[in-house]
Amino acid sequence: MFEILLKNINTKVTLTTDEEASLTSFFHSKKLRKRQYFLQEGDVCKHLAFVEKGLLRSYTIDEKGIEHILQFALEGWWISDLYSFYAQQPGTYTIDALEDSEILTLSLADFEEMLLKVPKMERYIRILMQNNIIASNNRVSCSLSFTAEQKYLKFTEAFPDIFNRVPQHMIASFLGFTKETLSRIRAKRTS
Amino acid sequence: MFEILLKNINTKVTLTTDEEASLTSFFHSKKLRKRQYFLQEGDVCKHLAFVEKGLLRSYTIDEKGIEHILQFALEGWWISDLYSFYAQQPGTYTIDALEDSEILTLSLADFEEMLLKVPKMERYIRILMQNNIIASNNRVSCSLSFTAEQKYLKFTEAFPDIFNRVPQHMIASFLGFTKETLSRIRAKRTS
DNA sequence: CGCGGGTTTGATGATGCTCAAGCCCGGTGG
DNA sequence: CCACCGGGCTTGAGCATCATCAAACCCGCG
Repeated sequence: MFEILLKNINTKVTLTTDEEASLTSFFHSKKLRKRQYFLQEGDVCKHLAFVEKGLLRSYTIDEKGIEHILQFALEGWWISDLYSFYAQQPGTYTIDALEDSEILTLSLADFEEMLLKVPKMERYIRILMQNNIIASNNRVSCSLSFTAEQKYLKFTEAFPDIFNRVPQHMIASFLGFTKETLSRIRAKRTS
Repeated sequence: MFEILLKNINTKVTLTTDEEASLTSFFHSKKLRKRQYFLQEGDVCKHLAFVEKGLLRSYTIDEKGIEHILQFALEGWWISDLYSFYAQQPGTYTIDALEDSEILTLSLADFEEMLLKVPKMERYIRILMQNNIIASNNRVSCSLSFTAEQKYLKFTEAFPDIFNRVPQHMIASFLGFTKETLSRIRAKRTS
């Protein structure tokens, strides 16, 4: 139930078995069916989610009703609406499952208590955030300087595991163009 | 010399005067002239920079020689190439001063020692990173769903202080379009 | 006065979007 | 076993947005 989580944490800090036991006591396991919401736009994000199994995504919906995917999260990734979570205010993102999934959830109160009980987790969280920021910067940078085709190529190289489990139109949505454009890019490349 | 830094830190955690003294001992002050580089593409980012006075920017240069601005940093902001800094590997960003500036620099070794000596800084850094991630997500989300005009409007509202100190063509670069497009947006709105 | 950085304007063109139709394929139910 | 349905992908025609390139303008400063 906690294999992936503990493996993930132990790549960044080293926990004793006591600490592991203490830590896991804060999490709650939850199963999600494909298409099930974890968080809906306008709700307060009560929990962080760590994906033990399956695949989730976060996205916004614009005034035309079009979805814009902010993040995919597969095994070993965290996902949530961070603003909504820390502020405990209604958020703007929707999160749902793209496959039947199993997640570990952590409330804000438990999150803070966990940091007090297992201070090493401060460091783990910081490293996680560092990497997140670096990846975000990289994404912004690519969105500023790449063409649609370059973005697509980079994505397939950087995230083959996501690429193989997600419908094309969602990859287009993540990269910031339409499914038709993506289809034409693919057609051009295989000819 | 450390007013802005300490004020900034104390909005997030509460330091004793001893801790303040310990903390500031790790920083080095440095003056930068307008147009002076703090970091050049391909160099290893040896220091984080905290802006006490002035205004810096980070950007990449694409194969056509066009600059794409990732970040502006004015008084009270941090700036660096995080990947390059933590990995101590050559980076892809260039950082320079847009005005005569005064910054406080912190090396990786000092950064880590500071976290050991003043553990409260772990929390400060974590809060900083949280906010950074939230802002990054917001920026990605806008870049996916907004038109050029919407991006411009949102920027002027969110960052009037930057807007008033930076040439228009750099705002265009930050937002992901050309100075000509920005000029036309402005012309349309004032008519 | 002339120079340089910044901004504007116009003509033209490329990139990617919209809308609509059709196809492919796996799943479901008769 | 076949018919149908729905999700996903493709294709085409026309269009909107924004980029490009070139020229001119503006203005503060040496």
